[in-house]
Amino acid sequence: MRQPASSARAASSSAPGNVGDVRKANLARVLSVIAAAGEDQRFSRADIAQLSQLTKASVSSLVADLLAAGLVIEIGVHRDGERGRPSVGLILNPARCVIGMEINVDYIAAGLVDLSGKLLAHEILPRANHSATASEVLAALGELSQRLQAAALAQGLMILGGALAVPGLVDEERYTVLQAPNLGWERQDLDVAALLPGGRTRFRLFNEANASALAQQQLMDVQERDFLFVSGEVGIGGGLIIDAELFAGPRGHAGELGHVVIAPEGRACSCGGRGCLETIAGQEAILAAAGLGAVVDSASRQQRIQQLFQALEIGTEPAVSAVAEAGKSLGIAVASAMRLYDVSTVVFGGHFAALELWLRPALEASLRVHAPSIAGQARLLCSPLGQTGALVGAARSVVGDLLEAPHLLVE
Amino acid sequence: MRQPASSARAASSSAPGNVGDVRKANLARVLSVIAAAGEDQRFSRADIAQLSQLTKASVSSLVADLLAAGLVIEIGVHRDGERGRPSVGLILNPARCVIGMEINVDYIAAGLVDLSGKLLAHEILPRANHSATASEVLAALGELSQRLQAAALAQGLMILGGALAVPGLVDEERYTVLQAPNLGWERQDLDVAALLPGGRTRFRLFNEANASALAQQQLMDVQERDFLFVSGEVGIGGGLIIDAELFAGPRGHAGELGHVVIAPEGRACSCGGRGCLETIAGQEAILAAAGLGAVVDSASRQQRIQQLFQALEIGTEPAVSAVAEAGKSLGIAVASAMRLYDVSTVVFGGHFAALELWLRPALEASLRVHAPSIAGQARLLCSPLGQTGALVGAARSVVGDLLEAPHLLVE
DNA sequence: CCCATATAGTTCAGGGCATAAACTAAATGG
DNA sequence: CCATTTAGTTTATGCCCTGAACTATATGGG
Repeated sequence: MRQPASSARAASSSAPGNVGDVRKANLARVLSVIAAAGEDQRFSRADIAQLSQLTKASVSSLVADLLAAGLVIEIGVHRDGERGRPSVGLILNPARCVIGMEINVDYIAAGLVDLSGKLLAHEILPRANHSATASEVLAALGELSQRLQAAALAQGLMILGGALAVPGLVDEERYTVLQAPNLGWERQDLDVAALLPGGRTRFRLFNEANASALAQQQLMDVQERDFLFVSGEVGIGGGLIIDAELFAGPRGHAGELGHVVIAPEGRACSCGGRGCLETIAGQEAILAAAGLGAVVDSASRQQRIQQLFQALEIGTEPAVSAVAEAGKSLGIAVASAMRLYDVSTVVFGGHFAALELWLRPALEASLRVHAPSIAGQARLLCSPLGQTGALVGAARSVVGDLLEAPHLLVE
Repeated sequence: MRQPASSARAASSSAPGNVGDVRKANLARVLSVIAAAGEDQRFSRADIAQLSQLTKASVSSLVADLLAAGLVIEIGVHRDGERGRPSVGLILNPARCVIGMEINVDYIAAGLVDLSGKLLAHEILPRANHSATASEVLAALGELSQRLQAAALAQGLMILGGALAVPGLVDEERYTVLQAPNLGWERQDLDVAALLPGGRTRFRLFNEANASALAQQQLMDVQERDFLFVSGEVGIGGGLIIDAELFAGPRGHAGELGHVVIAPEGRACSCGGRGCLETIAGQEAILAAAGLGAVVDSASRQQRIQQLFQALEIGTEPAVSAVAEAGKSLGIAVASAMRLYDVSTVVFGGHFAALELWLRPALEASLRVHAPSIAGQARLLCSPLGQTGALVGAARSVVGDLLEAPHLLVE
């Protein structure tokens, strides 16, 4: 036989092919309808049949599998004074959850997120991670995770997976943090087993801004399927949601707004470049421009941030113009990003949200100058996400994976 | 019954659901294997079975449908001295094609592209489109299309669809050109029927840079699944290919590099902004900076471009530094775009490709200054695409649609 | 010339899955 | 207490892939 050229990629694609794959897809479809139910809304098999375009018979059979897998539970009999046999409500099993974790510069955190995306419990542990080694930090996180796992067990919760968000670039496939300058990490492989309970649980590794973007998505209108989340932390990160999905780019590093060039003749950046957004609107840059000196360690940074806010409240220079300058630059970067991504909603998180009062006027003015045609329809929001945002977003993504591939749990 | 909340989006998604959808997917899978065959390579049913992971029985049945639909033909008996029953080669039917069209500032063009993506015939008609009304231009294009349709008929070619590329923003869904400043078009609905033969043929409308990016993709290595195509025409457009697919963004306008802000305090741009890349590296900007005055009409532009090249050949100022300045700015924009998209390959087309000799040094230097960490691994290429690029890319995309949904033609 | 061998492609029984229609279950209301 | 209404299950049917048996058509050696 002639060599059938290795170029044919078709075989590797995971298109249906098998009749059994129809069932996989339909399990996911039924589950997605159940998951789409609102807070105090319960769909019955009959509802699901209508919403999913499947027949009642199929839905019954599919639901039976989901019940057996423990992904879904029947919840009482729903009676509301109407005629006919009462329907049986179906909801995502509230006793299944995913453990979300975050390592940031000043703290580590972990929490339990159920299949509806709700944070059931969490713990935030302040920690000067920059002045510790990676293995020390990971050991502390492992301990924190163990504690939460024990709490989950006590509540009768089963943990189906885990996720970790870190402030840096990651290789999700290999569970490797490629670089996290703000943590002082170079390249760090993760021992997933040390962070999670045994078993065949799913684990994912995220960039902090991407995870936050996913968390932000849950807070937005369902209509809002496209937005850019800009996270002002020690560095400036970004997470892009396109068509209601995270757009991470070929290697997972898309959305990084911090090194967009704002001032071609500007200051040198830690990335080796020149005039990056981070050199003007990064936390260190703002503090420096506000006359609050260089940051030595995380404790002193917290203090200086306090001082910055005090100065802003009073209206003292150069703090006010430092932030205004940051807003102006942020506006330029956002203008370019909105053009390149074709996105009209941008959500600001982290210190940008905290600085909104002083940042927004300059930001909006800058956007009007540099992109008047999109400034009018631009929606600029500030995120209410706190320190649990990233871990919730990361966990929620794993929940999404589980809900999209229920057949893996139905066996 | 309780109102089953309209929020459930699941029903609208086109997941399998039906056993019949397995067949649709498998028809596409088989066809994709056949399409993946190289120039003088022919897969047999047995080869396809192996490559597609389907059984010989299934492949035979699927191939029978594709043959009946006329998408595929059997081509002789392949004999090469080996034992066993000879295999029957299967190839995409060379007598099926799509008509690709382009409207640009200085010309209109149309061509026939077969299912393998090959340009079978084409015609380019120089025309000063800027100084004509949209309906005049469209009438001329309709005429050109008719001529090619007649030629196709004469050769026994059947036309399965069409595509049009224009230098401007489009609303693909509505077949509307939203704005094409370089054509002088404001908002223009297209009469698709006037451009295409009757029947239920598929039609798509593209931005020129996006279409060119699709054409460029065919020229690249199969491995190269992610790149940004930057098209230097009268304006500066961009087309982004991510994971071997066009990434057009929520409204189809992603990738537009022309209005990335390069010089915050720079010149006013036609978009209403300030300091956009186009104000420095656009065709008019380069000509002006080279001392070749403002462009009045397209004829004089062609002349001035000639003059520019003459000046560059000799090395005359200010032409050389005008182009170098453009290269520098282009480098800044590309650095930001590479960061935001997480792409490491950029292909330059249009006048950027023609100016490579004078543009590249400044571009590379600029990239090294502003993004040294990615400059090393960056691949900067120049595109050999000519005036047929956009029409071929647009047509090829329609071919791709047809090959991905063969069941529509199998009836 | 004939038959073993090898490969391509087809036929056919079997099983998984969704569908439609008939059927059972469990409520309301007069 | 029974007609009515809605929920959910059972059953016969057909589609589609699979695997194995089978047919078709070549090569090559005796």
